[in-house]
Amino acid sequence: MSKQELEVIGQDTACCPGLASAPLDEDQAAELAKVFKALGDPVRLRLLSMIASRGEGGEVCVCELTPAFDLSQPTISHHLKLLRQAGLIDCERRGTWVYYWVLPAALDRLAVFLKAPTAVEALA
Amino acid sequence: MSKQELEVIGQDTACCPGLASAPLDEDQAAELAKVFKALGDPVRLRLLSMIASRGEGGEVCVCELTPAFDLSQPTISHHLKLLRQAGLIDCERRGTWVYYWVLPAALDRLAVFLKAPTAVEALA
DNA sequence: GCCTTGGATCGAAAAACGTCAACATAGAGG
DNA sequence: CCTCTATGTTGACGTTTTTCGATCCAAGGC
Repeated sequence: MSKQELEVIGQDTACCPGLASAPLDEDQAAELAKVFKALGDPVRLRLLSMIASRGEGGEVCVCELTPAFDLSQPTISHHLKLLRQAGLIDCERRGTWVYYWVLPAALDRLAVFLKAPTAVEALA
Repeated sequence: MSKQELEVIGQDTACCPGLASAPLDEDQAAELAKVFKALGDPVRLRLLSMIASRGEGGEVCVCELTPAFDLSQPTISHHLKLLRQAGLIDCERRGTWVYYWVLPAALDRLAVFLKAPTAVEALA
C-alpha cells in the first residue's frame, strides 16, 4: 500500500535546489507540479493539516477525518489517495481501521524549494 | 494592473501559522489552495523559476519567456495571469514590453507554512 | 493619420478534476 | 461461513482547466 509512492520522494529529495537558483527543466517542473497540485485543493489541504496536527509520528484514523467534511466517504478516500500518490502522506491498515500520517521530508523539500534565497521581507 | 492582487498577500501574510500547528478552517484552506493551485502546473512552475532566477528585484520581459515554451503566446499570457492573481508575481508595462518580477513575501509565506515544526529529516 | 509589434482578452474544444452512488474488499465477531 | 462495519475502487456526470485561433489594445515609428 505504500511502496511505489515512497520512491517518489526517495529519488528526488535533492533534485530541486531552489526556485530561484536556476530555471527548472521540464522534468523537474512536472515532478514538482504534481506535489503542488495535490496541495491545490482546500479539502486536501485541510486533510493534510488535520493529519499533520497530530505532530511528528502522529496518526489519524480515516474515521476521524471523514465526518469533518460535508463530502461522501469515497470522495475523502479519493483525496487521501492523491495526497499519498504525491508522497505527502502514507497509511497503514490496522484491524478494521486505516491510519494516515505525514511524511515530513516531503514537506521540507517543498519548503526549501520555495524559500527565497535572499528575501528582503519588506514588500517595498 | 497590480492593485487587487496585492491585497491578497497584504491581508493574510500572517494568517496561517503552519500546516501542523492546527487544522485549517475552510477559509484558510481555500485561500492557501488558490496559491498552491497556481504552483500546480509545470508551465507555471517553469515561468516562476525563470522569473525568480533573475534574483531579488530582477525582472523578465514576456518576450524572453514565451519562446522558451512550445505553447502559444495567449497560453503563456494566461499562465502569467494566474500567477499574478495568486499574488506570486507582479508586472509593469514599460514602453512596448511588459516586465514580470517575483513577490518574495508570497513565496516565503508558503515556505513558512510548509516547514515542519520539528521534522526529523530522516525518512526512517 | 496608418502600419507594425508586443501582449492581453475572447470564445470554443478537449482534457483533467471533484463528486457521488454503487460496488468491491478486508477484518472482526459471531 | 455469514454478516456487519470501515475503506478503497469504479463509472458516470457536471465543472474547471488548459490550450488554441481570432481579435483587440497600447506604444512606437513612419
